[in-house]
Parts: sequence; structure tokens; C-alpha cells
Amino acid sequence: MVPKLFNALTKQKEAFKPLKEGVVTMYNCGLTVYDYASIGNLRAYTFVDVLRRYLEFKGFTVKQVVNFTDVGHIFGDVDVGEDRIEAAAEREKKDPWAIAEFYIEAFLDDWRKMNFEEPMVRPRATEHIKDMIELVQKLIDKGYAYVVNGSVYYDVTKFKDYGKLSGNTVEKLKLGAGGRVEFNPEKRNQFDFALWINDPKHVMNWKSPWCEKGYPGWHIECSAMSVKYLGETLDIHTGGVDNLFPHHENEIAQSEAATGKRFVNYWLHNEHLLVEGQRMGRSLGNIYKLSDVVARGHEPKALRYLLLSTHYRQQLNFTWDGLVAAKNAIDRLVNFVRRLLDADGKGSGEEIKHLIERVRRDFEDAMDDDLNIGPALAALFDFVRDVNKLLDDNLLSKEEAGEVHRLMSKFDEVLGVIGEVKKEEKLSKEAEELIAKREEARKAKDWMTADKIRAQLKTMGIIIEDTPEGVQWRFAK
RNA sequence: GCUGGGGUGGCCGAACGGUUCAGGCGGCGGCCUGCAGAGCCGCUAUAUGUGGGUUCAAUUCCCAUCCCCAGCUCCA
Repeated sequence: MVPKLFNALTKQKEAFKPLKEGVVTMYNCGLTVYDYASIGNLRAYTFVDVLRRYLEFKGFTVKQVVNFTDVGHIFGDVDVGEDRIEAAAEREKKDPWAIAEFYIEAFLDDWRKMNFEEPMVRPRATEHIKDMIELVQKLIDKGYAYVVNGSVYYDVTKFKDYGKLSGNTVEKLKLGAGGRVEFNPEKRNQFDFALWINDPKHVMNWKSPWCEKGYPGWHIECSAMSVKYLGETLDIHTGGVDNLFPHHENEIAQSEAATGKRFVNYWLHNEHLLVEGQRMGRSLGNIYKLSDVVARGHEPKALRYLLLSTHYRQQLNFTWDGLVAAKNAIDRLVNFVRRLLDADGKGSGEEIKHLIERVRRDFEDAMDDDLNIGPALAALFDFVRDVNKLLDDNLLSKEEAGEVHRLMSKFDEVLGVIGEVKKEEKLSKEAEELIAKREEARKAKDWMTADKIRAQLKTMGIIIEDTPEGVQWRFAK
């Protein structure tokens, strides 16, 4: 079946069809690297990663681009905002380049720990200044942009489709801004936005055709880099809902004005994360990072599960209890796969075939419906329970267990939380002897000695479990 | 102030107006086990913010109201 995705442009679920059959071009708005990524940022990339993995599960090749915004940008109005990277530079007494480099490295580390797949390319804004300047020049040449005092602005009244994504048409914006006192007098229209900013004081600055020392506007990098790596029309563009306006609206205005073509076919936005039911914010002191999660003794995979287990267009309530629940849910899956390795039963014939058929269908049907992860996971856990019953009754043959194992791995290509589960083989001589001694003690019903040895092995990092098939051991994580 | 999204059991979260309202986690009990672990079964569970309305039937539709979140206004 063809997956359906909720397109912010049309505000409805649409059958997903890439421009080129079998290949998906996807641009994911990246991080502004002035600080560590928050778990809110990580939610956005968890969504992106599951989306990518699911498209691959469906057989698509995904060409993914995730940028780094390593030029400081002024959030809010150009004249009154604060450049976050330069502010961080001042705070940490480093130059902005070092700030960006540092947080890029930190983010790449998070990326790996979260088990996100590596994108095709990770372009940085500072490495594409030339592309941006060319794009700005094109917009000037086509009459969409104008130069004032060495800065360049985009004239929103020239782009007739302005507001088609967010609904913020120029008329509506004017209505909303009734009480606004100050606005940049350089602009022709109040809602024009900067493409290039003339500012000799800006630490990161470049020479351009319009001024000696300036830097690019906030939105132009994504337009320039996406077209460079993925072409003039993208299949998918993602970001947090906060990017919908003005960022993505302005990207559309720039890109479509420059190319005359549709910029993006499917706009996908993830909802935000709440922390204990509250907004995550600096003033509330509840901005958590991956390192905070790890410092409290949780594995990144638990966070990954927690973040992916709620539908991406739904606000997700992050709680520390939820993280524990997530870890335990993963354990259930891992224990299940581990059990499969030892299965050597009679065989269940039709029954397991039906269970496999059902879980495949239910999982895929759910995910095809705009990545509806809830019912997909429910189907998976139903399957686990039903197969566990077969295992309890020794009704699963080695071959059947192998097939189930492969299926679980297939699902995990999307979820990325189980990982490789295999039988551990190497045990020290000492441990082997202890296990043998314990078996002797058990045979003699000397439980005291048996329990003592079990405790001793545990301190060596070896978990002992007695099963009807005999003693099992594994390394503690 | 305007616009949009949301409030579901102890917690997290599903659900196209209609079979007992998924699933996970937690707690309790049982089976299995020497014990533990894993697993299975049952209970927790007469859960849909509140008050009205429409309907044979409402978590779902309508109105009002409270709370949370976001965007715009404003500010950070």
C-alpha cells in the first residue's frame, strides 16, 4: 500500500508519491548550533529518523539532507533581536566559529547515541555563502528583492502565494500587527524579511555585492542548500511546528520566486514536547539534554522509544517515569528476541503463519496511515504475547523462531530500539566452572550454595536464569 | 485579544458515532519455578476536564465553560 502523510500545505493526509519513482528527496531543518540539543530537538529528529526508516522499509531510497545553521541569526525583528551564536560566543568567551564547531560535534554525538541513520549530506550554512549570495542576486534580478543601505529584503507583496502554507497572508499579518509600534524603516513593507544584512559589527561576516561586511538572512540557507543537494522541487521538507511560520513560509517565497517551480510537495511538521505537562523553557529550568537523561542513568534508546511512541503530530508529555516505562517496554522486546534464540519446539504450522501475516499487515497498515505508531506498536506487542504463548508450550520450531526473529529485525529497522540480540558464547573458564558447580549444588538441592554462586556470578556481570531447557546465562548490560 | 491543537484508567498513550474504549508501564493475585528471572492468565479498569444538546446510540458531532500547548499580537 502507498503510505499516507499529513501535508501541512493541504492540511490533509495524502498518498505519498515521490517525484521520481522509488527515490525520496527529504530536507530536514537542522539545528542552530549555539547550545546543546534539547530533548525537544531530539524529538524532531526521532520523527525524521522513523520517517526515513519507514520509507526505507517500504522500499524507497531516501536522499536525506540535514543542515547545520552555524551562522548566528537574529530571532524576531532584525533590529531588536539577539544573535544566539554571538551571544553564546560572548558567554563562553570563544569566537562564534568555535561555538558552532563545538555544538556540531556535540550534536553528532547525540545523533549516534540516538541511533539515527546518517543523512546523505550535512551542509553548513557558512560553507554555502556563495550559493546564498547567488540566490539573493537572482531574487533581486527577478524583482522580488530590493537593496537598501547594503541590506537586501524580500518584498512579500511580490509573491502572490505568500501565506499558502501558514495561512499568514500579507493581509492577515497586517490585521494582526495593528498595534505594532516600531518596524524597520528600511523595509518597504512591514513583513518583508531580510535576505542579507549589512552589519560590520557582526563577527561572522562576508563580503557581498551589496556591502563589505554582512551576513545572510535566516531563511535563505535552507532554500540555497536544499536546491543544491536535492533539486528545485523536494518531495519532503520537515521541521518543528515552530518553523511553519515564518521560516518555512519564507523558504517557499524565496525558492518558488527564484525557480518558478513548486518548492516542496509534502510539508511535515512535528508537534512539540512538554515536560511534566509544561512547556519546556529556559525560565522553567526544564530544558533537558540527552546528557541529562544519561546522567540520570537512562539509556539513549529508552529516550528514543519514548519519543517515537507518541504520534509525531501530537504533543508528547515527557516524564521521568515515562522513560522508565520506555526502557521496560524495550526490555520486553529484547527478552522476546532472546527467547527466540533458544526455541527448538515441535512447530506450530499454520498458527505462526497466521500470527506473522497478521502482525505484518497491522503494523504496515498503521504506519501507512501517517506513521500511526500507536496501533503499530500495539500490533507488535500483541504478536509478542501470542508468540510467547507458543514458546511457553514449546510449540515453536527452530525454523519458525528464526523467521520470527527476522521479522522482528525487520520491524526494528524502523524502530531502532532492539538492536542485535545474539547468543553470547565466550565465558571465562572461572565462570564456566562456577556454573557447573552451581548445577551440582542444585542437583543436590543445596540451594544455599546455588544461590551464593548465582550472586557471585552476578557480581561478575553474569546473569543466571534457570529454565525448563536448562540453565541460561547472559552478560548484564 | 485572535487562530489552531489537546484534556481518555495510578502513569504514558490508541480509538473511521455502533461488537466488552488498543497497547505499553506500574501495582496486586494466580500458574510455572527450590527461590529468582523470563513468560502466561486474571484483577486494578463501572477511564473519556465540567455542564448542556443532537442521536436508537457520543471519547467521537454541536454549544457553553475551565485548564494545558502552540502560532499571530506583545515579549523573552
